[in-house]
Amino acid sequence: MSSIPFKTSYRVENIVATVILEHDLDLELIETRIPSITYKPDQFPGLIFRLDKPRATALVFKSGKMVVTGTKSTQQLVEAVKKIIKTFVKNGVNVHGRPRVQIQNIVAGGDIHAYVNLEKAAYHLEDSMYEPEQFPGLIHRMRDPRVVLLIFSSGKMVITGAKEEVEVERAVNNIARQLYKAGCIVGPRLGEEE
Amino acid sequence: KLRKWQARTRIITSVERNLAQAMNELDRLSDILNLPSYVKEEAARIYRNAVEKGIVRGRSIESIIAATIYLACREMKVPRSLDEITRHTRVNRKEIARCYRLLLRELRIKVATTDPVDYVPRIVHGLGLPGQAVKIAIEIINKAKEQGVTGGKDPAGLAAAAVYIAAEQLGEKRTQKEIAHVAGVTEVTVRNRYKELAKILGLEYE
DNA sequence: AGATTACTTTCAAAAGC
DNA sequence: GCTTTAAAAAGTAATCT
Repeated sequence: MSSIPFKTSYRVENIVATVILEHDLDLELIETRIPSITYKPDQFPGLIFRLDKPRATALVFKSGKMVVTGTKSTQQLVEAVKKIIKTFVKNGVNVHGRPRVQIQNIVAGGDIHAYVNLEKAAYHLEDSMYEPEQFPGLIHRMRDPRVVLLIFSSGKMVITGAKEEVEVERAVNNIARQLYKAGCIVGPRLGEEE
Repeated sequence: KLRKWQARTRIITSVERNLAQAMNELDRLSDILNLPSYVKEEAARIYRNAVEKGIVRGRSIESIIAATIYLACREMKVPRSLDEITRHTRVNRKEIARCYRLLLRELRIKVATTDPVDYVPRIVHGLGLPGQAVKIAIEIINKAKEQGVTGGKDPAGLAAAAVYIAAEQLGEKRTQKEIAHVAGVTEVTVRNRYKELAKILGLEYE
């Protein structure tokens, strides 16, 4: 019934997750045993560890908690965590117990494949802000799901604040329907159509 | 009881002191920016409102006053960019922008986006161009709006390019550098907007 | 005039100032 | 609030050829 006359799509670009180990870590030891690590306690309490294969970056704290960023899927995230711990162990930094991994934020790119009248959208969407003098995108705080979207006139967007991938998909379809109903869709984008 | 009375007096005087300081800053910035009195009064009204709602806590008076002035200018459609206001304060643009968003959210105010048209008169006069240029530039901007090519673009850049074309059509060409300077954007931006406008206007440029 | 690089906006967590 | 990480969108900007 209220099917929208254009397709929508999205792609996860970055996942931020916390990893909790069951014991403390000796950051000084890790720094001396593993090369290419950045650790400046004066600047930031965590040490920065970069992985190549699954491209990811981890912030490691002495409490045994870490923040892993840069992966694009749960599979990559799990792979990265395993590799980080394996690297620690191989270099004489013992790690015991099973790590608790939790996704904290998902950043994704979205697209409704149609141009958007941001001026009009800013008027119809609650909790939105459009200030072209400061930023080209319209910033919208969606309540359900609870995410923030940066919407551009090209119809492309950025969705952030989600903890599950399904929220990203719902957010894109939600905004597409809202923009369509409010008459903010200008037309299909270059060579694309329903 | 005497103690309580003294505490209240201290609070009252601190609020008054803050307000007096804020009004001094408002006077200073208003003069430098040559703001009409009604904009200054609106800014003062917004500031008092913000103080009542407790929005000013922890933030510098200078940042809040600057944000208040920017908001008043937006409401009254007096073209003053955030950079222009920031230039005369000691705080950075990022902080003022943050206070501006805070004012919009907490006072639940909706402000229309800046119309590029509002920047035209100032640019035209700043270049000493004939008044006729204003009308031409505005027509160009309105055509651009109809064509839907203004989304996400800086209003000042659009206005600058429109005035550039208007001057050209009046046989009073100005360099993109001059236009960029009075409009507060870079030559690159004027050039980029110019190309788009020329295209939708069906203009040929060699 | 390009081309590059970089900065604007959004989000969340970590430990500590 | 700040510090550090990563990532996308599109616009603007600074710098170099």
